[in-house]
Amino acid sequence: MGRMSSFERLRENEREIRKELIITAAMELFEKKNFWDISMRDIANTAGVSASSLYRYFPSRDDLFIEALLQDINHIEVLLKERMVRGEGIDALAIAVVDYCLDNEPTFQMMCHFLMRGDENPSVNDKFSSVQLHFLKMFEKVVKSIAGEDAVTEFHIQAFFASLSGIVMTFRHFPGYTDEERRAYIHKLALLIMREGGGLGQ
Amino acid sequence: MGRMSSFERLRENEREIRKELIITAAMELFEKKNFWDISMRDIANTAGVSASSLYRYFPSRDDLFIEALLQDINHIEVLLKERMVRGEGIDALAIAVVDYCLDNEPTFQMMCHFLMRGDENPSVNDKFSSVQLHFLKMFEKVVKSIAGEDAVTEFHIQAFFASLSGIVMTFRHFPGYTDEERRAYIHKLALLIMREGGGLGQ
DNA sequence: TGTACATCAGTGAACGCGCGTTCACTGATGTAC
DNA sequence: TGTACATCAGTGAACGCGCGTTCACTGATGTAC
Repeated sequence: MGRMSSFERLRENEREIRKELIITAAMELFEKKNFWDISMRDIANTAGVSASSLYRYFPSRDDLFIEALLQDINHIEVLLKERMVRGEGIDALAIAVVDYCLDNEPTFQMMCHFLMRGDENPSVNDKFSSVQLHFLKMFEKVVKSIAGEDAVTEFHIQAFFASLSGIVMTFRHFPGYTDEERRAYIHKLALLIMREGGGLGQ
Repeated sequence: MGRMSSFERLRENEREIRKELIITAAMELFEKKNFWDISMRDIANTAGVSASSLYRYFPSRDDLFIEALLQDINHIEVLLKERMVRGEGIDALAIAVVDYCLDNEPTFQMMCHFLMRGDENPSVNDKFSSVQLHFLKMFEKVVKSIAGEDAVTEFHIQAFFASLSGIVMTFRHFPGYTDEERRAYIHKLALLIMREGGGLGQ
């Protein structure tokens, strides 16, 4: 029994590793394609398996990408914690978030995709919801470690992150600028929101 | 020549009316379906014409929806100007924007769709860009008529609108709340951003 | 040690679908002379 | 008034595509006795 379960554990580990490989393949594709243009066949080819194999590991495309999103959250967590250690302030954090979204367009597209689609498959919705909550918790932890435990509420932090997302979404392709100008402009907008809000308070 | 061109003008008018009819059909569908689930055939059926006829009026699906978006902007302009006349403040404007997005989900999805897709057909991109600029100008006018001509810059207004969009996007399907609770929560977030920003200023 | 059986990763081929779009054609209306 | 021609809205049928997903099957590995 002890031996059996350790065999099972081994097999389970291998399974996890293969899942990981598939997700890695999907994320490699993020460097070449839009989120929406990545097909199951693309991922399979990149991972070096057949498309039907993917379904041994993920019940659907959405499930696969939700796990990829989880990975991305780990990436951003590491990246933000680096910034934190270097002792930069909350402004730098806002810039870091914005830059991450700009530099990882497919990730951002993926996030928006799941945020927009509150319909259809309930199991997918549930999974995404828990990923979203996980992300916000992580983000809260990072902010509090910078601004101090009591400097700020969960509520503020949610508003903070959501606003940054909106700014990125709205100005990511704003016409009439070069990429660098656009990035600088988005940075300015982000800092404005961080510091003064709309500046329109009554 | 005078007569000929007046005939042409007449025909052109009729054409415009028929385009209008098609767009109206598309917007009727917004009450029943997701933006992404509305096909050209759906629109044609609702308008009472064949799918191929749509291509007499719009070069592509995206072109059609961009014109629908323009219509929606007119709707929201009227709606905001009403609020303005009733002498409500900038807070009420923020709430109005949020509510419009929540109550017209397909419109919001459509906006996000075009914001996210900065690729592919350049003619569509150009059209969308000009619609986006048009919208922001309109919004600026409304805000200035409330807050005063010099109270606020274009820059502030853009940050204002983009943040609201982000808040709606992020919390539109936030789990664990009823619809009304979610709406109230989004209102609170919107007002927070309007008044204090992230509250995290250095 | 050998044999029968269970498990499961992996696969190629196909399913089934619905989409946006094009094409060749009809028929109505107006124009030229 | 009549005839030949141009214009254009509208259409049914089809194109061509690629997608997510399923299915029946193979072959390797481990288990039971």
